[in-house]
Amino acid sequence: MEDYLSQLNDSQREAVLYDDGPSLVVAGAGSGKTRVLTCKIAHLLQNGYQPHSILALTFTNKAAREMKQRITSIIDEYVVRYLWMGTFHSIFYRTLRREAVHIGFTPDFTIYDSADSKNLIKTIIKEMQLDDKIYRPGMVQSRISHAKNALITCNAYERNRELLNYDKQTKTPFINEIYKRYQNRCFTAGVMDFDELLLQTNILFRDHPDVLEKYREQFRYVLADEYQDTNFAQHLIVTRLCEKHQHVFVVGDDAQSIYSFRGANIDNMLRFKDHYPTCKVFKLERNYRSTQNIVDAANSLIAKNKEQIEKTVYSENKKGGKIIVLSSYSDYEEGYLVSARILDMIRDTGYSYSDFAILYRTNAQSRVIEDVLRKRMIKYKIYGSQSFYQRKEIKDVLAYFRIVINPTDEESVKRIINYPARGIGDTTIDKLQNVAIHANVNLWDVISSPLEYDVAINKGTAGRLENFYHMIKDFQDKEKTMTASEIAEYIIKSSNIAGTLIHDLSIESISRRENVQELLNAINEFVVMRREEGIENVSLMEFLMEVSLMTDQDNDKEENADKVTMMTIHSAKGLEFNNVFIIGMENELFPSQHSMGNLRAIEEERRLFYVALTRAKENCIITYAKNRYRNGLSYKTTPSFFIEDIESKYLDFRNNIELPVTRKQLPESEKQDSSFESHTSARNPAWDSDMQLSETHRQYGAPQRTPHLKPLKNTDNAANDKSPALNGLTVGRKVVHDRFGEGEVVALKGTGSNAMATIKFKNAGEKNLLLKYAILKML
DNA sequence: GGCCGGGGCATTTTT
DNA sequence: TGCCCCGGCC
Repeated sequence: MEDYLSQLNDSQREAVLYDDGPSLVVAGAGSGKTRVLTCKIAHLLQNGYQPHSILALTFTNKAAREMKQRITSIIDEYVVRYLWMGTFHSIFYRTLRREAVHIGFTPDFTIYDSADSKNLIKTIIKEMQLDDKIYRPGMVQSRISHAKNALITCNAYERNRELLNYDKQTKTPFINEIYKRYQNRCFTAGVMDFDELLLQTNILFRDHPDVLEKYREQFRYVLADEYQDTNFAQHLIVTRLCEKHQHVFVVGDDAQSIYSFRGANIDNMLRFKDHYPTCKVFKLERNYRSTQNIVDAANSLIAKNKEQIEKTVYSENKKGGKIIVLSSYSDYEEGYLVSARILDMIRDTGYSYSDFAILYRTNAQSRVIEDVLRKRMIKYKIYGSQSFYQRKEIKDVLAYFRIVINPTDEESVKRIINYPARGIGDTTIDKLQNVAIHANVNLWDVISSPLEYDVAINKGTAGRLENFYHMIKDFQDKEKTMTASEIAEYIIKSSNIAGTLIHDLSIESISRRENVQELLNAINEFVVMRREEGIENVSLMEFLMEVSLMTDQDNDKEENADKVTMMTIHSAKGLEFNNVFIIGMENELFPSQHSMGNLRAIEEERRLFYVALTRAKENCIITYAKNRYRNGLSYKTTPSFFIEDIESKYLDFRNNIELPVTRKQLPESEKQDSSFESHTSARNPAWDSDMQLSETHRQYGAPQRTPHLKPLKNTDNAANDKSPALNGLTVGRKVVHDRFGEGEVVALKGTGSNAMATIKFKNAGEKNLLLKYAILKML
């Protein structure tokens, strides 16, 4: 097959053919970036690169799978099989297992998913007798995760003034201690969380130049997809691997970077050129997906963002209709509006349900819409609910698997030591755990010889513990000689999981049974597949490896029936639909209240809106409600200022009497407490530094804020039309801010919703404030 | 050990 | 409003 090049446009082809050093492909929405990546790999394969010398990194298993499939249509499947293509996590899990000895692990370490690690954090917070209202496990988890993503180990954390100060300021000084204990517990349990995989990979490469050299030798070409979503740990891995040969090819769209809250750092892409001076930048600017109007509208929106790589996305598709803006009285009415429109369009133009997607900022918004769609008998499917591998019954079974491979995996032990019920209750577990902590051994050590550790348990409990121990031992013995599917079936039967599920006659139990069965099927399939690849005895470990990093939402199955798709905008990234509804376009909802006042956060929200718009191929309809239930209370809302960020010539305010109300018209009461610094100050990117980086300001800098919405009373806000302070501001003006105190305006920039002032405060230093939200009194 | 009800709480989530 | 967690009760 040679004609793959002919399917490309000029800029795509240029990127594929260029083979002379670092390449950055800036791929606008819908510009065929996957095509470029797959063709690039095919091209490399055809030009002498061995498949095992190509490393291609993606963010999702789905992306890796699809890419492999597409390459297979160009190149022989047998060759494609040996490509190193997968997610960052799965590739380096494999690597770390192989190199485990260098990092003090054994190759059979297992993986804590986020729920496991959250549980462990919860346990530690309890053990330290900290208030979990202050040390909210989710918050602690995200702090630890951000630290790891920035390659700050718990020891480095301890030495990091900035972080410690931040923790002090936020009245959570023990984060570092929790982090330490957490690491210690993970280490003795022989487990890693997701972030740890990348952190350890970096440690491995840093401390073992010979190992790094080996992989540098092997991977002659490194490619990475969705580069705007990489965090520092991932970026550094890529950097290290291609430092010598400089054969690095990264693809991404800075305008679609929407995961900074998970540690993704858009600078990895924005500053790629600084890091590779010889880097060649390719821009894919032709959008093949959407109508001209949609592309132009999206462009006019994203132009409001400051930091971005310059590019002009254009479409040569038909012009298409304007983006329709609809308003409704309430969130409920919004649902009716959407469903009515769907039915109209189906009637008028012959669309079917599957041509529609309803996108929203938060999952909570789906409920109202669901209600209405159900009433109107419109079929729909919701994405992003619990994924298969997060279901309780599946996690239970996998916990057994994990223990068989790695009995020190504490979260798994705790999960199933009493499931199915075998009379080992919380009290016993607590006792065992305490003993383990004090003796500084693993829970499993105590379980295997409770007498030795002098656990205060009665005979009966001791006996039950012993049975449990022998059961696991038995599984471990059998595992050595059985294939993954045999041992899986054996475990499910003799642990009595099967019995328990059959016994229970509730409806949920039936679906649980089906899910467990489905897992068994998946194992069988996996074993068969591997056999076809010539691997005779597929072990449980291999299946676990595959599945531990699989949170894939492959809910597609035969659910491909004709249904309207509902999902958050985040999960819609990468997808496309003929007709897209973006609902809930209101200030404080979209952009989210959490982003208000923080320019960087607002820009990310704007990119999110950009992603939403560019999902649409033909029609895009945005809606907002004037009143919305949130957290059980009704609130008056205002249309999102993002709507105004789109040039009005691309919009069609259908049956709206008034134009969107701007922030100016908000009652004064709702403007309280809504200003704080934005984080636009130049960060020292951790590009050049090694593990010790202080890129923490941005990661940790976002202040926590309380929602400032006020419940709706019988307010009539006509009288409150006070314009905010931005008009009278000039450089040199003295102002007072209620949190930062007195200061002087040193610079003004931006216009409209982006207008900002740099203010030098006497006590709080220099801050950039978004004038829209800053409450400033002039002196 | 399992069930019920009150209280507190609420972004986004590729691995 | 709905979910989750915890404490109290059987």
